[in-house]
Parts: sequence; structure tokens; C-alpha cells
Amino acid sequence: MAKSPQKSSAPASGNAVTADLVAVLVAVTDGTPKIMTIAGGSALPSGPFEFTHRSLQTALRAWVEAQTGHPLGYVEQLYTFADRGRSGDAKSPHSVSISYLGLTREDRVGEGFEAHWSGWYDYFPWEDHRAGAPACLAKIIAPKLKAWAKAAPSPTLQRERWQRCAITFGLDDRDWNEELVLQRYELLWEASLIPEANHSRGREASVVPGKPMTADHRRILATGIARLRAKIKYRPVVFELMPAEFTLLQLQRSVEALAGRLVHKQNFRRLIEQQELVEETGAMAADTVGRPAKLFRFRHAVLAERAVAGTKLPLSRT
Amino acid sequence: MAKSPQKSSAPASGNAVTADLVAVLVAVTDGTPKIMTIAGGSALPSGPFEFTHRSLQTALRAWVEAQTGHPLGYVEQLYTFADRGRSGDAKSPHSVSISYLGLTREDRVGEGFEAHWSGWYDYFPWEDHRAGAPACLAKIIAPKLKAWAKAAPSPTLQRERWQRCAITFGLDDRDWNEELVLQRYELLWEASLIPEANHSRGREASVVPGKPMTADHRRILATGIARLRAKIKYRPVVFELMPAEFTLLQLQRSVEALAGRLVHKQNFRRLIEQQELVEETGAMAADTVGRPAKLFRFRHAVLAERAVAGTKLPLSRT
DNA sequence: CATCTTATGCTCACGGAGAGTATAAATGGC
DNA sequence: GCCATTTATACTCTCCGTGAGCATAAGATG
Repeated sequence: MAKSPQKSSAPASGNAVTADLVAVLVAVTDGTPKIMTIAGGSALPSGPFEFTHRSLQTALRAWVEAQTGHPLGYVEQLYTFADRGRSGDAKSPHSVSISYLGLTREDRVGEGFEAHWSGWYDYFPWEDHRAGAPACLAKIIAPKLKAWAKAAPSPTLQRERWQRCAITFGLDDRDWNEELVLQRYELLWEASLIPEANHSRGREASVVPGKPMTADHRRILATGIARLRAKIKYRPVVFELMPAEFTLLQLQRSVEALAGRLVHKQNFRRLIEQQELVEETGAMAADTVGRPAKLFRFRHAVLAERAVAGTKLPLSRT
Repeated sequence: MAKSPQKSSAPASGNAVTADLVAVLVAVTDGTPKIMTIAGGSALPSGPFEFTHRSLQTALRAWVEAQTGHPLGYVEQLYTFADRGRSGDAKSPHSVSISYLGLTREDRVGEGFEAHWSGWYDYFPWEDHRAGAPACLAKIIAPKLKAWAKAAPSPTLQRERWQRCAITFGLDDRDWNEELVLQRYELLWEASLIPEANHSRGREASVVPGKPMTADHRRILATGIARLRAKIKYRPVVFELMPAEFTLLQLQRSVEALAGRLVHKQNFRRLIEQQELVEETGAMAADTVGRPAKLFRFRHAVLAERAVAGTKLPLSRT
């Protein structure tokens, strides 16, 4: 950054950069959260921004619709990265990457495209706590983090490092906080446990499970997951990921899939119904085991009725 | 946006844009929230991004420190705008504006700079509800919005418009939601009550009180205020705006200044103290009326101790 | 019919949040 | 010195949201 416009109206050409879009496109199928990927699952869909569109959002929507044949339900900007190190080559034109989070219902990808859907826990196995804390946490991650903490120069720093690890990963009997996705990824990066980190070259063995991605795409994905996990608690965005009609259990499973943790069934239903977020369709679910469930649909009216349209979910502490 | 990198690696020069930074720099003095402005208060500080810095944040920090002589406490990215209409001229190089929110303690500006501080309620007089709903809301804004709603083509649309207005501005006995700063601004824009809106040219009279700004700077400011009002409720960021030592009342006044509404004093203190966010310095406040208050300082340790470091504030409903 | 599975209704206890009351400690005016 | 005023600070009380568990209903399957 420089000075105020009056002081330095540097010629625009002097600061020319390229603008890229990177998208975290989420869908949930059968209780599995998925993201759209390209290049065999090693990258998020991305490309240069074309200024033929009125805005970034419009551009993203058009692109996704062209790719999947389905409109993008909900779009939200995530973050803009412009670090110098991004392009690698210092001489190459600098690039600004603007990342977006998009939610969609269908997971079918249009023909002729190499995009497909990957489960997001493939990239973050330690984030799925639906069946309790994953084994890799206690068996691999915690020990490696402990070793990293021990490697700090002074006892004080060692303690501080471990405290950070324990808080961020819910170790030492602390509560697991599902929203700290990005913090956890960055901590692992700092501890050289992420293959994408340059400084882990040469000791690839000391790395944590989870599929890596090109450049900083996994970090962007972590940002998207964190944002979405936070958002579902106070905005009715889960419904963007649901089919038109669904049972309350399906809805609950989707929430649990995103949050990576289970919720109390009765309380979940109580909250959903008392907020009048859904209405019965009258039909019942077919092809089910157990007592058949009523089908519901999202009451789109709530978006107009309420300002904040809170979707309170029983995800506070548990 | 285009296709995946593999499909179209368009030459970077074809998508060259310029990158600008825009900053919403906030300070609170004597219960008045202020923002740094230039050009006589009609613009936010902004300028081209220089890639000599490692990252956008670094660049912004360096710039602010150079301007004010004081380090920037807290920095957070707000939003990136890249709408085509922004630069006006379709032929000119497109510009991507990356906006930041920054919190600082001191409001002294370095010499030789034209930046100074303006009260943020000068730009949004309808946002200050500390002394009850401002007069301009009932006297000017509500009637104009009502007229705009009435101007909708169908009765249904008229009702929908008014419902949006009532929800967003807390009319018709609805609760005021202080976080909807951006929604309110955008609604006023849509209703052609904002002078910055192009379509209000020629009928400048039908406009709502509040100082306008260059381009979309007032929208960016609204985004920043909204973000900050949301943030103070769950992160201890207020302390970035406080002097090293302060009384609990001063802290409360700062929160109220930002939120634009009053809080219950006893409950405020209970929350602050039970969260162990502050510690006594041992000294008492001097130069005060009434019983002298203890001085407190922020317990920086909380940032390390807790992951989310919640600053719960009594700002839920009231 | 017994059992399994899921749906759905109801209750209960705890704790947090909003709001009010009461008292303490300083200042300034008379 | 007394009183009004202002601010600080300690308690209390009630309501309700939330977590958690119990109980029952309604299907399928053997």
C-alpha cells in the first residue's frame, strides 16, 4: 500500500496484477460433505477472472452453472490472497486470488469437464468427529505435535506451543471446537507436518494423514469449511445443500456431516421446528427402515420474515 | 471466471488489473467511534498495493504505522470488490479493491498527512441508538422508505418492500438489530435515498441525512462497522481500542459506542469479570466525578489460554 | 409375535441472561 | 459538616434456553 490517492496516483500499469478466482463448492450426499475438485482431486476449481461479468459473484455463478448444469444456491466470498510468494517466481506478474464458498444441491458435473466431487474429510481426516475423535488424532497427530512442542528452544516456549496445540486440537481433555479448522491446518503447517509446506521437503515421512493439494488450495478449503461450520449455526444455509424434500433425520445428518460431530436428535428437531424453518409436505419418506418419517421442505418465507433468520443448532458445547 | 487452469491458461497480461487497498481504521475517543479519513472526510484512506511487501496485511500495517506513528493493533480483511462499474470507464484497467478493517488505540495522525479522524455516525446518523432511536429515523427515513414501498408496482411487492424495511430498520415495533448496518445502507441505496447512487442524480433533495463519500467508500465503511459490531460480541477486540489502563465504565462506553446501543451496567461488569478478560492494575482512576473506579488492564494471556476467547457482551436482545 | 429401527412427544434440571435493589465511596454546593 | 449527586460495586430473583434422558408410536423383518 502507498499513500492517499492525492499523493501518489501511480500509473495503474505499474501495479498490474492478475486476478484469479478459486472456488470451494460444497455439496452433501448421503451424509458425506463433498467439494468440487479438478486435476484428480489435487486442486480446487480456479481460473482467471474475466471482466466480462458485472461482478465476481456473477462470474462465479455463471462458471459453476456452466460446469455442473445447476445453479449455485448460495455464494459467499471467503478471502483474498495476494502474498508475494504465491506465484513462486518473483519476476512473474503478481496474482491476486479471490476465493469463494459456494453451496449447491446437485453433485452431477456436466459432461466434458474434468471436475468431480471429493469427500472433504479426505483432505482433513482429523476433522471428522462423528464417530468420536478419529484414531489418527491420538495416534499420529498428537505425538507429532508433542514432539514439535518439545523442540522449542526454551521450556516456556515449549509449554506455550503445547498449550496452543492442546487448545486447537482439543487435547488434554479439552473440548473439541469444530470451527477451528483453519487454525488446526496452520498449526500443522507451522509444525512442518503438512506436505505443502516448503520446509518439509526432504522429510516427507514426518507428515500427517490427509490428501494434499496444489499450492495453498488446502488452506483455502480449510477456510471454507471453517466458515461453513460457523455459518450453519446462525443462518439457514444447510437447506441449500438439501434436496427439495427431506426428512428431519436427513437434515440432521447433513448438519452433522458439515459440523463433523453428532447432535442430540430430539433437541435438533425441537430447534428446527420451533424456529419454523420447515413445513410438512404431507408426504412420507419411502424406502426406509423403521417408522416412516414425514417429509419436510424449507420455508423460503423465513428469509423474508426474519432479518438474521437464525438457524440455531444444538452445536454449542456438547 | 473461466475454466479450469488446464483448459485455459490465458496469458496473464490479458487479465491484468490493478490492486487497491482501502482501509477502515477505527479508534474510539471519549465514547465516539472514529474512522480515519482523507480528502476532508469524504474518502477512506486508500492507495495502490505495492508488492514490495510480503502480504496485504503487512503492507497495510506498514502504511498505517507510517501515517499515524503507531502500530495497528488488529487487522482483518473485509471484502474484495471487483465490479466492472467501479472504475467507471470500461476501457480503463480494471481495479480490484481489497478492503481491510483495522483497530488502533491512538488517534494522533503523523505530521504532513492530510488524514484525520471523523466520527462514524456522521456518515450513518441512523445507526446511533444510544439515546434511543434517532429522530431522523422516524421523521425522515421511515416516511421515505414507506413512500418507496408504496411505489412498488403490485400490492404484494409493496408489502414485501415494507416488510424488508421494517425488519431492517426495526420499524413497526420490531427490535433494532445493530448488526444490519450494511443491509440498511443497501436498502437506502435501493430506495435511491443515498446521494452516491447514480440514479438519484437530479433529485438530490430526496435523500437521507448522513455525509456521503467517494465512490463506494461509504458501503465499505458500513461493511466494516457491521463486522466490528458482530466481532465485539465473541472476540476480545474492544481492547485494541482501549488505552493500556481503563475503568470498566470506559470499557462499557466504548462497547456502547461501537454497538450504538446501551448495555446493562451490572450485567456488563459481571460478564467481563467472570470471563477473566481483565485484571486490576491496583491503581484507581483520577480526575473523576463520583466514587473512583478501579483501573483495569486487558489480560493478554486470554488470547493464549482460550481458542475462541469469547467476549460475551450483554448485546443479545435488550 | 418378538425384535429392530426410526420417529416423535414429553419432562426435568441446570445455568446463563436480563433486570432490579441496595449499599459504598467519592465530589461539590450550601 | 450536611446533603445532593454521581459513580462503583455487590446481591438477588426470575425466566427461559439448552442439554439430556425417558417413554411411546409406527413401520419392517424374521
